[in-house]
Amino acid sequence: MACWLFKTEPQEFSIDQLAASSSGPARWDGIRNYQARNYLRDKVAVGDSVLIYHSGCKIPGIAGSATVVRSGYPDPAQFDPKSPWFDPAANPASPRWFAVDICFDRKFSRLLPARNLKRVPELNDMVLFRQGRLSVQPVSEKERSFILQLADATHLHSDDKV
DNA sequence: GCCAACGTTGGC
DNA sequence: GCCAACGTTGGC
Repeated sequence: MACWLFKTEPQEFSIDQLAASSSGPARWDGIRNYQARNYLRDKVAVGDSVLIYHSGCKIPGIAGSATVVRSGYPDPAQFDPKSPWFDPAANPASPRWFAVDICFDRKFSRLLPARNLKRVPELNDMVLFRQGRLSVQPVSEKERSFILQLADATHLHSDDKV
């Protein structure tokens, strides 16, 4: 099982909105970056876990997790002229953009702010900090378990507040 | 194929 | 709102 980090602007789609749709899966669509597209199309698999990252907001950070329930399929929005993600060059015969479906897993009891995570040596190599502007990115197993540990840590030392 | 101009992402 | 980093576009 692989792990991924998906970025979203919470004012557009937040962990709370994902939680509210827990009765059914949510489509992760509108990804218009080729590197991210390649992950969605070729790598993201059913059962993979996803860390939900809030970006472009007051406190950017990891807000919770989800599970992939449907692997890559053509993003319908690329063919919809009314959609903000419409791509006039997209061709149904060879779709350009892909989506996956995810199901809400949990919202962390506290947000894990990126600026704190950045200082954690174990997380220095995260793609999140190595490469900007990538909205779908792989997370190593070590990074994943470390992050979940942080999310569940109940007693933190004052000099250790991540 | 190069590269300048431009657009977008995303932290601050 | 600023700006750095990076991706995309388009002329040549």
